Formats: sequence, structure tokens, C-alpha cells
Amino acid sequence: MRQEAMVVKGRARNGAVTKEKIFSEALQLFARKGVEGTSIRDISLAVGVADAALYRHFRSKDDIAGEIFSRHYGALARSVEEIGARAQPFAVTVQQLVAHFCTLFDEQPSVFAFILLNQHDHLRLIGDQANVVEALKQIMARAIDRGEVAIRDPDLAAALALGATIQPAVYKLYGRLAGSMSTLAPQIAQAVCRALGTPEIAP
Amino acid sequence: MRQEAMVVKGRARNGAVTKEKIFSEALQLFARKGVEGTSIRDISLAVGVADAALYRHFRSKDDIAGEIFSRHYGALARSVEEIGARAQPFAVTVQQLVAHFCTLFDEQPSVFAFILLNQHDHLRLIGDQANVVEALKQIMARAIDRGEVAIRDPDLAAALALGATIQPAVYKLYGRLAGSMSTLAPQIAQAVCRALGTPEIAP
DNA sequence: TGTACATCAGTGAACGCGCGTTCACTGATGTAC
DNA sequence: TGTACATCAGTGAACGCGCGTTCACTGATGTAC
Repeated sequence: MRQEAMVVKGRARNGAVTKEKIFSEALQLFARKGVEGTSIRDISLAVGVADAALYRHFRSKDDIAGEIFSRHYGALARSVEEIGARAQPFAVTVQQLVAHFCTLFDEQPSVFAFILLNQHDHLRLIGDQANVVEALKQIMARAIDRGEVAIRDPDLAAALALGATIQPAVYKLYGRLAGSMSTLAPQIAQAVCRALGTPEIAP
Repeated sequence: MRQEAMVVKGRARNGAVTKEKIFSEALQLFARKGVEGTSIRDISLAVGVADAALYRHFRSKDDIAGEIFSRHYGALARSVEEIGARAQPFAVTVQQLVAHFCTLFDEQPSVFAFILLNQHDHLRLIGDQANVVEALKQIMARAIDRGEVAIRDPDLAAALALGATIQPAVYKLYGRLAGSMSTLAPQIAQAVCRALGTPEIAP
């Protein structure tokens, strides 16, 4: 038993592995219970180390939340920018964006919940780095210029599109919608295009 | 000074008035900082009484949050039901619902923020009483039956409509949209009708 | 290949703090006779 | 109209608890000679 503990101890003594485990366990707890509702001891218990060990990898609890948030938020922002940069009809861009959000929800529900539903605190700290909201606005602005979106205010257009995508995800979390989000993606994308007054693409 | 304190003491000694003040101050704090982020001492400071005084009017902090939530959530649910019960084209119902939500945001932003943005905890406690989400679903179900909504799933239709209304409000909170929500209401209502595939009403 | 030492990644115990809540108590107000 | 008493709405002080964080310490691993 003592020896077993030593083995576990030895196996756990890889800093990079432990740090990744903190990232993933903390993400799940933050998504489920919020940052404030999750304690350092909750996280260390899930990771399988003593609470004090977390401070070998992060400066503070807020630092854990901040690093997780910006890692995943930054990745999402870059994906949105990349899809927006493609030369294609706006209706296709909408399809791809909605599909991307839906896939994120299906495959990494904790990431989706943490960065898109618990956002309220962290969004203020984002500042000038890669920003989902700003990227969506730019996409809308260009589509308005090309006559592919009837709503004149790019922020309003982005809000309508984002809300029509995120709210079904919230409904899914509460068990109100059946199937996967990816199944719903085509309907959501079509609804968004209609809402924005985007011409249908020829089949 | 001693006497002044007595006067204040005397003036404050009206239970109903104090309780209402707790309701309104707590609501504002909960909306701004969340329930967990607000302490009993925060509330009592805003009300102008000692912390222990709150327990003359409520059993616990959660009781305060719960009473505030169900009071306002219930009122909103009844409004939604009432608008949904009117005999009129669905497009008009959408106009009135969106206008109602926008007016709520403009006139009682704390109520809007608390019951529609911080919802996540309390929605589980609602149960069978008046329920905004359920009322919207019924409205959508009837409109689908009448051929006024193309989206076949009433929950999905409700989620699209709710998201397209709430997300612009979130954008407004972050200062991304100018003017009042009521100014935006017509555009949002039209976008919702288009999203749901609702025929335009003849002018 | 061995030895000496620095660094890394962990531990359990303790810290001060703010939290929700309870307590005994006070004095004003309402009620019964 | 006065008096006796119950209730109401407040107070300051204290409670135990869980929180984020720090501490001194340990032993394994990596590095230099």
C-alpha cells in the first residue's frame, strides 16, 4: 500500500501531464458549476493531487480559469475568422459557422458551456486578442456590403445569428431538444439566413 | 446624532417597506454580480439595515433569491401566456412578445438580467408553475398547427425566437448596440418571423 | 559510471478571511381590558 | 383613556465553515564533472 502510493506518486510526477489534467478537470467543473461554484479542492480532488499541488502549475484559481478560457476562446475565434475568410456565398459561410458551433457543442460540451454560456465575467478580460464577437461582426459587415444581409447593423445581425445558435444549445442542455446539435444545424443555418434576409443559394 | 439615529430607526420600522427594499436592492445586486457573488452583507448595506435584520423577512439567502425570481419570472410567464392567447395572426403575436421583452429590458434591466440571463440555477426550481419556456412552446405549437410557422419542432422554434431576442439584449449590456431595445424591437420581430418562416402580414 | 547538487512536483498542515446564519437583547408598535 | 403585555423589526457580536493561498518539507529526476 505504501509502495503502491509511491508508484502512483512516481507516475504522477510528470508536470506536463498533471497540468493537462488540471486543464481538463477544471474545465468540466467550471462548465458544470461555474468558476465561483468550483473550489480549488474540487479541482485537486478530480485531478488526484493535493490542493497545494495546483499552485505548482498556476498562480491562482483565476489564473486557471483565465488560461482555460483564453485557450478555447482563442481557438474558436480563429476558426470563426478562418471560415469568414473563405470566398463563398454568405449562406455557405452561415452553414459552416453553425455547423462548427454545433460540432463544438456535440464533441466538447464543456468547452461550449464554459466559453459561450458562462462568458459573462471573462469577456471583459479578452480585450484585443482573437475575439469571436468581433470576428462575427466583421463577417456580417462584409456580407451587408455585398448585399447578402438585409439587417443594416452588423452587430445586430451577429447577435441575431449567435442567439439563434446558442439558445437551441441551452435548450439541449435542459433536455428540451432531442438528437445532436449537428442534426439541428441545417435547420438553424436556414433560420439564420432567413432572419438576416440572405438570398437562398441555388441548389 | 443619537436622536437622528432614533428617527431613522423609527422610520425604518415598517416591515413591509423594508421587505420591499430588500427585494429591490437584492434584485439589482443579483443582476449585476450574480447570487453567489452577492453577500448578505452586500444586501443589508444597500438596504441600510444590519445583516441580521434580513432574517426577520426571509429564511435564508436562497429564499431571497428564490422569492425574487419566482415573483418576476411568474409575472413574465403570465404576460407571455396572455399575449399568446389573443386571437390574431402569429406575426402580430411575435411583434407583441418581442416588444414586451424589449420594454422589460429598457424599463427593468435588472429584472431582465436576473431572470433571463442568470437563469441557469433557478430554472430547475420552477417546476410546474407559470413557465416562460413552456408558454412559448405552446404558442409555437399552435402556430405550427395553423401553418404559420415552418419549423416543425415547437421547442426549436421557441429557442430560435428567444435566442434572437435575448442575444441582442446581451449585446446591449456590453454596449455593442446603440439606442433602446424598444427601438430594435421591430427589426428583431421581423427577423424572428422570417427565421420561423411566418408569412408576412398584409399592410 | 558515480557522486553532488539543483530543480521539479508533490505533501499535509496551517493561515486569515469572508461567508451565511444564530443569538440574546432592545425598544417601538399594536391589542385587550 | 391608561395600563399590561405580546409581537414586530431592529441591533451588535459571535458561531463554525469552507474558501484561496502559503508554508516548510520531501523525495524523485535531471545535470555537471
